[in-house]
Amino acid sequence: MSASTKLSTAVKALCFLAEKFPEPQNSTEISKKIGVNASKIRQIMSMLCKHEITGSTKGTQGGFILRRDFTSLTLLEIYDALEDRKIMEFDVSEAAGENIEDNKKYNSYFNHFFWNIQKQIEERMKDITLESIKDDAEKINNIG
Amino acid sequence: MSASTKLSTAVKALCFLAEKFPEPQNSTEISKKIGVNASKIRQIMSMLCKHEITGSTKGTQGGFILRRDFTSLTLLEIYDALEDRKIMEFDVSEAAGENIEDNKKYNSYFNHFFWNIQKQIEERMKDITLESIKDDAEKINNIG
DNA sequence: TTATATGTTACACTTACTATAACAATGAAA
DNA sequence: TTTCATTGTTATAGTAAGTGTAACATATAA
Repeated sequence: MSASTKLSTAVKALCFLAEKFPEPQNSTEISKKIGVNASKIRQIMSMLCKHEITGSTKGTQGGFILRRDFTSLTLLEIYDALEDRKIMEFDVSEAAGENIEDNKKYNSYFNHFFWNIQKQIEERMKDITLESIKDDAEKINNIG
Repeated sequence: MSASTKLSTAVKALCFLAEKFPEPQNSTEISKKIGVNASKIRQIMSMLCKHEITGSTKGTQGGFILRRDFTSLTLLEIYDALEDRKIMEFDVSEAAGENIEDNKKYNSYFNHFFWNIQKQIEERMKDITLESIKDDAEKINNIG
């Protein structure tokens, strides 16, 4: 599952938990709601739990519950919880060839360029809350 | 070869052609210089030729030559020549599940979000010329 | 006409992704 | 304290994508 799909899946699941709060929802229920395999849901939720975005209880009547405020939880926090790797998978080939020193310079340049973009995206994600996503999702859908 | 690797490979090759201008350089020579397989070089150069960024001549003493001004050719033009797919490979899973209408809304939201980022990156690439890359590559390398 | 290039396609190999299954570990409830 | 639903984690089988290289038809300068 790509970083971006994971992110959108997590958001869908979290919005579902917010709706049902404080009633815990198990992986099977979330799975049915958003159409993603229950095992995958558990993998994603497990990461969110480690970052205390969600909590979990096992056994009968158990499941996942939102532990953070719907209005202040940001997209960046969700993203950070899910990924070690970056949302933009940029790589620059190993420097090689006769011109190895110059090639290293160009690689540095592009790594720098892509790193800047990455930071810029993260900066934007800081200002997006779960609540704003829910609101905007309604609006954007009307546009197309 | 990922979009970002292709882009940096193309830039390295174009800078090499600029250095040697107006003497054509064949794929074997470019390959040796930047350490990328000659066949792959031909694939990349072929796309640049179609967009008239480079020209090619076949036969003895043939090779590739830069057809555009080093100071005005932009990163966006190079990128556009290379890729149909986008530099950011974002996907959002198919809407499914009981909540299919809501899921579609969230997918639209994320597609919109990622599309905006894509546009922003392209906007930045518009202002970057081959010349500025060469200059900045020197500077950035000194920083680290 | 020959030698040398490009341009394109194909192929084998590896790596990554995907979706699901399996099951141990846990803890709430009776 | 036993039961059993649930999480959390690992494994697996199948598919898709990426990688690097080779092969060869096509073109053209000399």
